Amino acid sequence: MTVVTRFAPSPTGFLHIGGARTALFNWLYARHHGGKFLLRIEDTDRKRSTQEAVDAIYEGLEWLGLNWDGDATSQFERADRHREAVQALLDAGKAYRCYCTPEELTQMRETAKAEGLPWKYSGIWRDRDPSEAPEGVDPVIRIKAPLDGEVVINDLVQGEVRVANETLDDMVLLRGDGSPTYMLAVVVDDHDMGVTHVIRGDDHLTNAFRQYQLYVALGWDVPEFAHIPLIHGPDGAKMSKRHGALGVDAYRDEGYLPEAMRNYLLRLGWAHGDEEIISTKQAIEWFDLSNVGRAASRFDFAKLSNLNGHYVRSGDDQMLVDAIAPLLEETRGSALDEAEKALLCTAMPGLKERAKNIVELSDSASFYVAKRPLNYTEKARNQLDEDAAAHLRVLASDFDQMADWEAEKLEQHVRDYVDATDPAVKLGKVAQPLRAALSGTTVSPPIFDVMVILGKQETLARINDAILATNF
RNA sequence: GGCCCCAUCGUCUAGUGGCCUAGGACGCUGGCCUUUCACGCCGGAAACACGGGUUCGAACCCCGUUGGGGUCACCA
Repeated sequence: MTVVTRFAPSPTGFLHIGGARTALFNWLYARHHGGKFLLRIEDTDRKRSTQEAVDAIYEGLEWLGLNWDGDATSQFERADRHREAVQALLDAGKAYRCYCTPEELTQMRETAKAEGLPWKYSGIWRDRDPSEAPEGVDPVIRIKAPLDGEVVINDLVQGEVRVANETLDDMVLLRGDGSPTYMLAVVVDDHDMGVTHVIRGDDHLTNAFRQYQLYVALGWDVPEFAHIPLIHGPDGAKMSKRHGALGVDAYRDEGYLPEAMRNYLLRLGWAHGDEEIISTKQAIEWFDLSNVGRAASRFDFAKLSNLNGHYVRSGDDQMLVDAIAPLLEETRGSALDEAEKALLCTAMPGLKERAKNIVELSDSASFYVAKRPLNYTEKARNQLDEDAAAHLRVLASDFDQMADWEAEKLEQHVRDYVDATDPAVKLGKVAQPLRAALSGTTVSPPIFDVMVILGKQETLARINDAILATNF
């Protein structure tokens, strides 16, 4: 049997982090088994569904690199098919029309609550004759669920879970206006799409029992279920927009790399021994539902950040240049030319070692393509004192005479200069002003590497700018 | 509240009855490296929620307690 999984988000405006992990697990499971990973948009609630929201889901998945097979299915467009399934149930006497109005139901619920009784639809229309139907009420269709016995689900993550049928009531399948409910639509769609494994958030576990009853009523095979635990915020409470439940686009904007997100999300709730750094290829090979934990986990930005740093450090130079280019152009206000991009690519090995995300990488790279004269940070300006000016003047003229513009030679020269200067000065006493002059900051890649990447002409020009700026 | 699920360092986790005086990672922390900042390296503090069983033996099995979470719509 070919494995078919699906990700079925409702278009709420963005692909949030929990959904992203659910999608990842479904994707990994399908890829691991050489099966299919399908996408279905649960857009039956027309009020909350917009094309922008659907596009946000597409973009989120694409950014994460979770490619789905075939075209995405729109649940809304399948309403006729959903009604057809209900008609079959009606014909078979497994569903019935209920003429209770929403107001009556609300009333019943409140009464039950007031008396401290558990609420459950009584099923009063279950066996009532249609001739007793009141005038002017559009009935809903409810399933005629079993009254006794129990539903047992062998969940691939949660294990055996069972619930007594008597605690479940006759759920609504078709609303008064004839539109299908979520419970109905999911079952019909999963069946029609040939879904073999329903992998979704823990919050759907109780839905699984009712859906099980529907599968049975429809005479269909019940798919395997795997309810994965939810992701909580750093404080242990349910994820909210305040802490983490952002759209994946927000993570992208904050400089996280898709491979880092995949790796982090994978390790949240799943493990393969002590492995921490797991490539996507390796993940596909190793992924298994039996290794998914059963407890909810908290979202930890520090760990994500650390992982992201790893992927930035080991990232391809050109890929990283492409990633920071838009940010650099944005802050500088002008486009980067090919020479500048090439320069950044050469500088990348020294840059990526020091950044833990794309935004930082962009910031730290900006001095390479900044226009002279540089703007100095306060700390950099403090480096450019009278002593510094003196050193820079000497070094500028020395550098001007140097034939070989190589890092080792430059470093050796500066070290010799430091040693020869009396009273003894530390290398840092000269290197920091140099760094300030060349980068405008006090933090940069090794300064002699910077000189080489910048080139002799630009280096000398920036040093002279700095000497002028010192006013000494 | 009813029903359901869960419970190992601060966090993510390894652990499936003896290999556990509980391992790894992030974070925290002491040190080394060093032209800055990182990276890297060496070291440290830090957990089996509690109480009963079962067993020669329990982090692992059972029961209870406590604590957390989910769900109870003509939303999805």
